[in-house]
Amino acid sequence: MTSVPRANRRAKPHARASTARSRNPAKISTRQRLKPADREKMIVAGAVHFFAEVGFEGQTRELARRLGITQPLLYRYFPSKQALIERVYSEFFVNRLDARDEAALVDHSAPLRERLTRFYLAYARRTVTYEWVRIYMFSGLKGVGLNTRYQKLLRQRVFTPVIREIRHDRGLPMPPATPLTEAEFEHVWDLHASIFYLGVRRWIYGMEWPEELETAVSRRVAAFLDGVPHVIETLLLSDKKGPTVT
Amino acid sequence: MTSVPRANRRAKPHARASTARSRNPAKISTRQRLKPADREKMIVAGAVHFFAEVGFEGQTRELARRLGITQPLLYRYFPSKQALIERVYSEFFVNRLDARDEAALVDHSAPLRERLTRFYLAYARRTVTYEWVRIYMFSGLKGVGLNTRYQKLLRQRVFTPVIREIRHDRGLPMPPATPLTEAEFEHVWDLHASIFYLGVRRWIYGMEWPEELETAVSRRVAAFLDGVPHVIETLLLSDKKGPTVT
DNA sequence: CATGATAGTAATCGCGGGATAAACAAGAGC
DNA sequence: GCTCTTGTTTATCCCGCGATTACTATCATG
Repeated sequence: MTSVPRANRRAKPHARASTARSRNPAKISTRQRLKPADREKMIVAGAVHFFAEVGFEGQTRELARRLGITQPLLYRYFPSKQALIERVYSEFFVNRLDARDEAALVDHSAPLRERLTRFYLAYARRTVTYEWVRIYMFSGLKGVGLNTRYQKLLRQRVFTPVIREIRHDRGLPMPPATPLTEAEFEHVWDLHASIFYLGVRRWIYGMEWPEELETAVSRRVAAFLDGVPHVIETLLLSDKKGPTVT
Repeated sequence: MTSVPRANRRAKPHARASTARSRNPAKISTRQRLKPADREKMIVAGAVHFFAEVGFEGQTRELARRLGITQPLLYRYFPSKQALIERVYSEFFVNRLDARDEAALVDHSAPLRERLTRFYLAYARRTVTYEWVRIYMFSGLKGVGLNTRYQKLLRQRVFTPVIREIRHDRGLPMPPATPLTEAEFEHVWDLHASIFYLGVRRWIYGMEWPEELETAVSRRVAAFLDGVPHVIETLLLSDKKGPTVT
């Protein structure tokens, strides 16, 4: 029992009795040969879903199994697991903000409430998804810089226009003469949070959707607008808090 | 080079040249002997913080290192890592809801807004913390039943009283004659989310606190109340949505 | 219909990490 | 102080998982 040599485990390479095909007749399509570009897309899509589900500690073997490929094949397309994760991150920013939605937001031909509702409904449809919400949260918990980066984008391309539209709608003074205040940003944050949190409840806490997405968004936009006068009051009365540049 | 026996790695047990003390003179207090109860508390507290920081995949060796103890000692107090994690979960519900705060919420001697602000400020102070927010999110992502369980508690002991107080405050009909509606619950959810999300921004996204907690909470309570008439409108006008029991 | 290029697989390595066993040492009781 | 109990450490096991290597099979091209 003692002193059994354990080194050189690779003693008899490929000494299998028969081909994989004959050994496992249940396996139908033995080997799917795809064009590299297609295979890569398939892997990335699978990885996005997989890591969204189990987190980035998810194992490459399990990912491969779900993709119906062998684990080493992943390493033909990505030099390391980390590289694959980076690729998943990089998928993150594509198609989240649509220039047309942003344009529609500032199109004064429709009433503000309608514009806001439409915008956030479109945004929610693209963003409040299983994969987005979970990966966003995973990445935040892991301390990757993703969130910070995304929130800068959000502040510039969503929050700021929204506040400007409200100012405009109410005939209030505009920046740079009267800079946007933190109170206004916070109020928009709450709108944003109330919608994003729908996704957290659904995709992280595992609750059911409480209501139709359209109903949910329009109610939240309404509540947001109801709260606006209060914020404006703060804005006009006191400039105690240092105003912020856009 | 080949055929080096690797089995029986436990060949020479405890063949160290000298005592740990003499080998590592930098280590001051060689061995802290504590009463089991104290040691256990120490481990649990450390584990809560540790797992909140790195998630439940965090390694027992690293946890032990931070606690200043050796890794096997953990196994004297907990049979497995999983058992320790369960213990961390069980710490979760203690001291989150304070009966006195709940009592104060329904004490009609103070105006509603003040009561709500006080209640949520106290709640936020106890709940919107590094450890709570992160462990809550980790456990949600992992699919543990924690969140569901907590939210049932929340619905019963916070959301329902809040809605009832609002009904009472406005002289509206009460349940069971007029049951609480999903729209009302959703509105409270948004208040809750707007406050909890402060913690998400701070402790998950790594942002700075946007404002003093008291300011933040009182603004959000104000916005919540501003939105109430809208919800009540929905309540009184249409009973399309099936009403819900408490 | 052979052949060269390469998509894909089987087998395996090495180490990191949960878990265990044996040795050790700090106090309590005598 | 001696000894027994038990809190704590040292040394080690062994499996799981990222990564690598060598082989196999598919398909485009002539």
